[in-house]
This record gives sequence, structure tokens and C-alpha cells, in this order.
Amino acid sequence: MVEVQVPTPTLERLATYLRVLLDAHEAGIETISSQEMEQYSGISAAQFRKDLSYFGEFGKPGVGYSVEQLIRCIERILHLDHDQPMILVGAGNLGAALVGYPNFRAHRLRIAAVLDNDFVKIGRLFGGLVVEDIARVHEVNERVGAKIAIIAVPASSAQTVADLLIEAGITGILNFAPTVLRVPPYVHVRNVSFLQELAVLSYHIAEALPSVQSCEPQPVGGGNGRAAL
Amino acid sequence: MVEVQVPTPTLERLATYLRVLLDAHEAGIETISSQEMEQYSGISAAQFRKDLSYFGEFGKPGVGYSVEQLIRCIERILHLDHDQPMILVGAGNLGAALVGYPNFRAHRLRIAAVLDNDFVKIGRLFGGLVVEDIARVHEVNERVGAKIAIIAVPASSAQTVADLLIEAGITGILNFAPTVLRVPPYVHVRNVSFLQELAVLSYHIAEALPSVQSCEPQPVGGGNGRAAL
DNA sequence: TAGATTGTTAATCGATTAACAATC
DNA sequence: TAGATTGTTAATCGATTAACAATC
Repeated sequence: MVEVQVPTPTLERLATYLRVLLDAHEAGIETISSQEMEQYSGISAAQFRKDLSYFGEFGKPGVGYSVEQLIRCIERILHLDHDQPMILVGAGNLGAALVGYPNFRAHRLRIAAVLDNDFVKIGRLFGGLVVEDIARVHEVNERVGAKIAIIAVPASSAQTVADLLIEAGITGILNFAPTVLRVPPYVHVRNVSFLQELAVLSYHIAEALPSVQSCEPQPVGGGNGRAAL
Repeated sequence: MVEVQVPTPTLERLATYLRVLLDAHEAGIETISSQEMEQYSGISAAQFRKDLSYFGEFGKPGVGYSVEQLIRCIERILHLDHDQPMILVGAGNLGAALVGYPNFRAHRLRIAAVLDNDFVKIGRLFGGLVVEDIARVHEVNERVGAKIAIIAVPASSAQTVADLLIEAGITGILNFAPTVLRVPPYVHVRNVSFLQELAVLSYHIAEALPSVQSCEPQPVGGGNGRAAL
């Protein structure tokens, strides 16, 4: 049997479908069609059906999908149907936002430990947890059994932290540090970069303006070393 | 002249190139080849050259790219070569992390105003800025002249906030609220969803396990209404 | 010059969209 | 049954990769 690799965009959309379905469930909607999903999610009906087709058949022709059952199925696909402990590294501003993030719980994601290397922070309470020493990550993870970790430290220490986490059994990393992590092939990394997102916006918003669209080609060396601005 | 639309993935990578180049510049490297860029960025040399080709010619065959000049070019392409004021909406945990985010400045991005609708927060200092009333966003933006805004409010109020921002002249939105924003076509939205990222990781880390890969098809109605777990 | 590396074209790959037979 | 909507296949679209002539 040839396993078809599920495209990453499909997985990303699955999370959106789940959110929309939870809202619909909340609103008392029991059945939903792919057409209605398109309206709520902004993702085309064809795309929705195609995405689900990677995992099985969940709808009934002429009727649609049971909201409740589809929620359960997507939760199972994404393994959000059981508690998922996570390790947070970095007890700074961003860490505080994450440890207090209210939406994790609905998806059974839970920050089970907070680590840092700052002795001023270690031992203190942080979002209801005692900050522990990153040097003891192995020991900590024997206790909490996390597979996923969140890196919310400066770029300069992100790689070191990643190495320690992987050694402690982490196989999925959500990386907020603006740096490329080098990890073994079995470890999955997802990067969140505010700067990248803002850079894309910055490009687009300016696009609407008069247009200094293309960058003046600037000869390397040879010339006077100044861009022809 | 047929304008070739620059692919979004290219724009995203541009931000990564810029970061790598700034690091290289910091390290005193003056010239860099696409091959070296591949090593530092994890993005293939061919991809790097292709990405740049949308904007012009920046290298010298046999030599490579001037780090300094390429930095200037990419900054210009992304319009990060001049100050960019931004409006932050939401003076909560996440807002605090954003307003204190140290990496914005290097890219000349600056949070110029913080808005909220909570009267307890309005008037208070928040990351060096006085929190202002979201209801006065138009007035505020006449002062700061932002084109980009960051939405860091609960999903329930995100759409209302977006509408107000757009009315106040915002054309680029970085949305942290887990909801699909409806905006006119000229407004660009980038969504950051921690939950989505974690959901993708959750899928992958479990993939390595024994394999409950595919979700048991669950008939809609008809049956006993229970998944065959 | 010879070696290195660019910018670009063509080939490949993968994801999205459209269409429709199957089915409730 | 007739109408609606699914799951899937084929067509389209777009992005990535590989290859190489041009050029420093």
C-alpha cells in the first residue's frame, strides 16, 4: 500500500476547519455542507473535500457532514483528542503570553513545564508553574513526558536550547526565535516569525503606492560602491 | 509590460535572506555566494537565485553577492529601508510581548500606538506608550500615519477591530486572533496561529508512533451516532 | 586564461481547481 | 423519485529544481 504523504497545507487547513466546526457546534449547528464550510472558513468547498479525502470519508452525499462527528475525526487526525503536554523554554514576555494563552486548553494542549537559563527567573512562579533550569531539561521531561516544545528565547541561544530539547526526547518544536534551527530529520520544526509576516505586509502595502517596485540593480564592486539612488 | 506577480513564498524567504545577510554582515563577511546562502539559510542556492531574479540582478558571476549591497536591496524591496509606524490593538499578554519585542527596530518597524477597548487599560502606560481608546482609532492614525496594524485581541472582537482599522486607513493586518477576517480586496492580512502550528506538529510527532494514521470513517446519521473507537 | 558562480530557461514536481459519477 | 452534495479523477495552475550559457 502506497502511503500518500499528506500535504502540509492540508494539515494547516485542518486546524482551521476544526476551529470553524467548533464555532458551528457552539452555535447549535448539527450538519454542515462543504459549501457552508467555504463560507465560514474562506477555503473552497473543493479544497475542503479534497483535504478530508486524505483521511477517509466523513460526509453523506446530499446531506453534508455531521458537525460533531467531523470535530471528533479531525481531533483524532491531529491527535488533539488526548492531553498533550508541552515544554516552554523562555520565561520572557513572549513566554508569558504563551503560558497565559487561553485557547490551548480547548485543543488539549497544555504547557506542563517552563524552563529558562536565567537564575533570576529559575524558581519563580510563572503562569502558575515554577520556572526550572534548562540544564535539567532531561530530568524535567522524564516527569512531564512532552513530545512538543516551544522555543521562546533569543536567537543567540535557540540552537543550544533545541539541541538540549531533542536530547530530552522532544520531536516537535515550535520556534519563535528568528533563526534557522539545525535538527535531525525525525524532528519537526515550525517557525513563527513576526518579522517575516510583517515584511510580507510591508511589501504589499507599499505595492499599492506609486511603485518603486523593482530594486535598482546594483553592480557588485567595480563601481563606486554606492547604489544609484 | 507584463508584471510577473511575485510569489508569496518568495517574499517570505526574502525576510530570511535578509536576516542571514545581517548576521553575515555582523560577522564581517563582505561577499557571499548562493551556495553559502544555502548553508546558512537552509534554502537551496537555486531557489535563492530564482527568488532574487524577480527583482533584478544583484550578483556577479564567479564572485557572488556583496553582503552590504544585497542587504540594502532586500530592505528596499520589502520597504524596510524607512521607518514604518504600526498600530497595536490589544494591551494583553500578547500585546505586551509585541510591544517589547526587541527585533522590530532593526527592521525599522515601530509600534507607534497601542489601542484597547478596556477602560481599565486605557490611559495606562504600556511598553512606554499610553493605551488609547480603540473607538478613537481614526484620530490616532491621523497622528501616527500607520498602514500596518497588529490585532492581538480575542477572536470575538477581531472582526470589529479590523473594520475600524481599515476605516482608519490600515491596509496591512497581522492577525493573531484565531478567526477568519473579512476584509476588502485591497487589504492584506497575514494570520499567525499558534494553534495551527501546534496542530501540525501534533500530527507529525504522532505520525512516528505506531500509527493510528487514518481516521475511522464514521457514517453520518443512520448508525448509532458513535464513532467506532 | 581557467575556475567559479551568476541569471534564466526548461523540466519536474506538487497543490489547487473543476467537473462529474456515485449516492444519500 | 428528484435534488443535493459527496468523494474522486483529470485538468490546470504555480512553485521548485536542475541544467547551462553567459560572464566575471
